[in-house]
Amino acid sequence: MSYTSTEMGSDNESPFTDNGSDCRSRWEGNALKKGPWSSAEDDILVDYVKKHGEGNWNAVQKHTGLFRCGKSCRLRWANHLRPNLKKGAFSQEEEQLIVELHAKMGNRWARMAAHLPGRTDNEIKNYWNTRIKRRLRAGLPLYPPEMHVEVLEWSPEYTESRILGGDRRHQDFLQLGSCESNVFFDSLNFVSDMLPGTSNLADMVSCKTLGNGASSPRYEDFMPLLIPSSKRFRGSESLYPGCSSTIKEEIPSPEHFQNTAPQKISKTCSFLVPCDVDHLPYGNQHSPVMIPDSHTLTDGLVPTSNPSLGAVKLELPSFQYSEATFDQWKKSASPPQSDILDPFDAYIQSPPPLGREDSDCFPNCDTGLLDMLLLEAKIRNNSTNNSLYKSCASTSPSNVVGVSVSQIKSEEFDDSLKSLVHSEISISTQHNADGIPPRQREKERQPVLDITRPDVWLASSWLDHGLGIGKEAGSMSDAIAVFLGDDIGNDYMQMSVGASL
DNA sequence: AACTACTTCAACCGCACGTAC
DNA sequence: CGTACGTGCGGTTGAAGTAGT
Repeated sequence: MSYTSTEMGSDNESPFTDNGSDCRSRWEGNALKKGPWSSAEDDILVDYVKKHGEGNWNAVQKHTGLFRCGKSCRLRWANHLRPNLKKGAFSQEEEQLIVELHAKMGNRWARMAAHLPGRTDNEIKNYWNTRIKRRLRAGLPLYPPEMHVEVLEWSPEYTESRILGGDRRHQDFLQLGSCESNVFFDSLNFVSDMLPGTSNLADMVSCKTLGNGASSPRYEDFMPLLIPSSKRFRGSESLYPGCSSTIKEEIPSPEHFQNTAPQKISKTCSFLVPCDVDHLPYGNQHSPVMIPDSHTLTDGLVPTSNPSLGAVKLELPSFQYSEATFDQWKKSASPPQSDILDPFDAYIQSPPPLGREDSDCFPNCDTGLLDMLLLEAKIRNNSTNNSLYKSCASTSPSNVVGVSVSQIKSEEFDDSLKSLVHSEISISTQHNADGIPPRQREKERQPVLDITRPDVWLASSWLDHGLGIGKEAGSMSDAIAVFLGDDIGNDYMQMSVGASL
């Protein structure tokens, strides 16, 4: 966009450069202005709203002669002109509330704004995108342990949100089930979409370019930030206080990462964010610590000599636990359960143990994504009476989560995927009959297997495996290899082996 | 002082939903 | 039932401001 004018009425632009299709479609011979609003325009808009009330924004231009489209008027009014708007910095209480709400709702800024009188969704969004992210980049925990998670109740709304919540992309994923033969590749696409910083996995597979992919511009994103921009390196010392100074000097090539031991990578790669709990302001090593730039809770048990690995991209969907859920986690080693909560979801949602010595629940939580997906599918296949989950809760969790992809035939995997998709479709259909308006339902529902959540990814050992700090480096590699086929699979396996050496 | 890089935030953009016709 | 319109939401952009060199 171009802010070429700040004076009303001047610099009328072509209607076809104005703000958005809606505005463009309403072009009737008057150029609609865009860019910053002048005080004169503000006065006109305020006057209009006083006379006619809010709404019917597209009539503003007709009634006032204001060269702004309705969309722009609504935004200006909502964000700057409407009464009772709070201006200025957020208070500590507001900041805390934003963090809490974000932990529950994710990037649902408008809903968050409803909890912050006088604040707009845009304000909250900007706040989050700047101050919070800056905090994360500095390696500070996003959700301080002293956060009063009990402030917000385990309300029906949040319960429903937690259970049914989701976003459009989740639904897109479910819809993929209609094309079963492509379910895996579509799932890869889906996963690529949901794992910021990765490129299209299915494209990678189909193009059989994994070996060279990292050096291909098309797949640079697959190794995000491996070729850091100068901007990213600027100030990297302060951003990543634990990083060696070599971070500025060793800009590795993609090939470097294919052949470099993870320990080396950890020293040279800018997206690896040291998380030295000894230096965290919330120094409780057993307190939840966000992996910087993600919403992922770690258990805070980050060896000081072994930097934790931060997420790759800043903007990630939130994990959407209720506050009460989170609170229960703090009190109990096992995840809170409900009759409605899916057993596997409960597993997925469960944060790492607050202290490994304290936890006998799912100690094998570093199993990979595909393992989890497989497990989910298997649970679906056998879940008419939740027997597996019950056994999961009563027996060694490792018996359940330790399923290695390499132990499962590909056709079995395919069947499991189909089963999973069908199960989800069934659930979706069920929700259609519950009387919830489609839009609300769309906003509220969440697939039970939320493999899209970065915390799930990051909690899995996938990244760990890829970077060689995992314990069970076999299963994910096996799985990828199986589905990539011989050529790419071998390439992938070589990469994997190389990374784990 | 000049330049560069980074941050902030107002505004835009595209999409989706609800409603009226 | 299909289409157009009005609205709201979340993501993105880029000018202006700020900080560092």
